Amino acid sequence: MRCRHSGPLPPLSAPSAAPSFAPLYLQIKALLEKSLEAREWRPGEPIPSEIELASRYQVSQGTVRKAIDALAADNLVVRRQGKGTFVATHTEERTSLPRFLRIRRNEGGDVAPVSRLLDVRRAKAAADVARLLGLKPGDPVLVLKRVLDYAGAPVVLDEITLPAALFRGLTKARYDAYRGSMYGFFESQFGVRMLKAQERIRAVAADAATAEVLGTEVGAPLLAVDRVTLTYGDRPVEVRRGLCVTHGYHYLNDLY
Amino acid sequence: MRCRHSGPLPPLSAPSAAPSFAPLYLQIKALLEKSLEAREWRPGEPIPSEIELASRYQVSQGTVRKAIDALAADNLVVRRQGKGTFVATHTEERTSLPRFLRIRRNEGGDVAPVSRLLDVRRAKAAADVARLLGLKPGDPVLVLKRVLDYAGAPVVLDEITLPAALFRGLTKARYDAYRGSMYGFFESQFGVRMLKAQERIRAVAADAATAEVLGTEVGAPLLAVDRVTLTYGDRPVEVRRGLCVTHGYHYLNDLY
DNA sequence: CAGTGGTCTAGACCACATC
DNA sequence: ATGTGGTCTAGACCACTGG
Repeated sequence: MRCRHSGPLPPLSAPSAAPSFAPLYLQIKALLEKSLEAREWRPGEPIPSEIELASRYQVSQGTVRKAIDALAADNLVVRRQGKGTFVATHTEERTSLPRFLRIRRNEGGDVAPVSRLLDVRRAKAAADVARLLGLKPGDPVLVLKRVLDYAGAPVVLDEITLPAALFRGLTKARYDAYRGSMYGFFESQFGVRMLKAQERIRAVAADAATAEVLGTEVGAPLLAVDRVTLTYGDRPVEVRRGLCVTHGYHYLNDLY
Repeated sequence: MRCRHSGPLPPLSAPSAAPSFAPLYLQIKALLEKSLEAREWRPGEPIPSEIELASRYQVSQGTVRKAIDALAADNLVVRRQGKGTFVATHTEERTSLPRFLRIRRNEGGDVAPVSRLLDVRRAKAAADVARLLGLKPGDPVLVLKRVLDYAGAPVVLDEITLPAALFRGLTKARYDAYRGSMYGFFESQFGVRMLKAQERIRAVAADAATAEVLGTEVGAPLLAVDRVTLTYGDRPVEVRRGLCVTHGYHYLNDLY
């Protein structure tokens, strides 16, 4: 169908987003990623069928398949046999647990926690947050405070910092009106998709304000979870610190 | 080459370890897993080439490839282009960081910590440990205490519980004579391969004994990391509790 | 029924490693 | 030169979904 691998071929006809000498399926993957980022298909919607994509990019279905497999492995896309391949979304997480939530009850019976937004305020980015978010110190940010209640009891206190430029019009009222996970809110209301994150976990002693909110004693040991969340192109779009009571709860992690 | 998918075919000629109606490549994968478990090829050694396996199992090379891809995704095997596919091993971890070690320095420059074994003693499994290890309460276990020194300073205090039956002849002297990671030691000396693990993380206050070893104050917040480690067939073979100073260090986790 | 993703095959060729 | 894994194709058929 195409003359291939006779030299590191000019990747397809159009200039590609991928390194020019990458395998074809990775070039296709990069093109699809660009389309996802450009919201050519929206979260929850199906992308075109493998056959259609194969003809669009003038490659075999098997190559498209490998590209989509790679996207699925990255959780950018979800395959559903007989139905199609769908853009991954955070907006369907009301039924199950949010994908990035690692806090569990010690005794089984996992129920999704309830999120209570305490406060939204504007601020200027401090040096450390600015660096993490790729902003300049003093750039405007939004700072959200929220509590996660498990079975009615407060377990996590989050302080979430967002670049104000990406979340224009975010107010407490608007969040309270939304039904679903916070990342579903970000995705559907502001078009910001959280794709992956890195967390650094430490143990700290509760200060007075935190102890008050979480109903613990001052000085009680808490988990401090510092998260940086990335969107397309590994651009950081959220910095968050969670303080977590681990009396009856824990942070779950799988190694393999 | 073979009549395939005309009914849920009798899986290959020999009875398979896999559910009989699984896709062929998963049946092949299960067979390969059985061979790995049976130590037909040893850690670090190459498994037979795709072509040879294809002829051995009477399937196409592409099917063997999918099976091996799945094994590689599970970290049971490592592919090396031009050389072959090798049984994954913990014994080459002296150069880099042990695969299951998530504790990092806050400031870059990751150096592998030094492991100091404090103590090995025999004991009878308590009820909770017995349950986690699939033993009966009172069954013999080994309990190891060890410290991880980062740059000369103690950071992690581990208490490691092992089924005595699987680690006959484990002594402090023998460990001290071994060069390499602890899992490399288990793998090469006792033939026990740690394949995956699940960790539950909590924040606790340092007790006197721990504070002494880690050089912190009594009551200082520590990370408590409870790990259950599994070998083939998801059989648990290690239970471990790590207590970790997070002053200058943290537990790193990637979400995606 | 038609359309989708999932499996399997067979064969060609490429890239890398080793001798 | 040979052998390994890696990529790509083309086509057949299966399994699931929905009209």
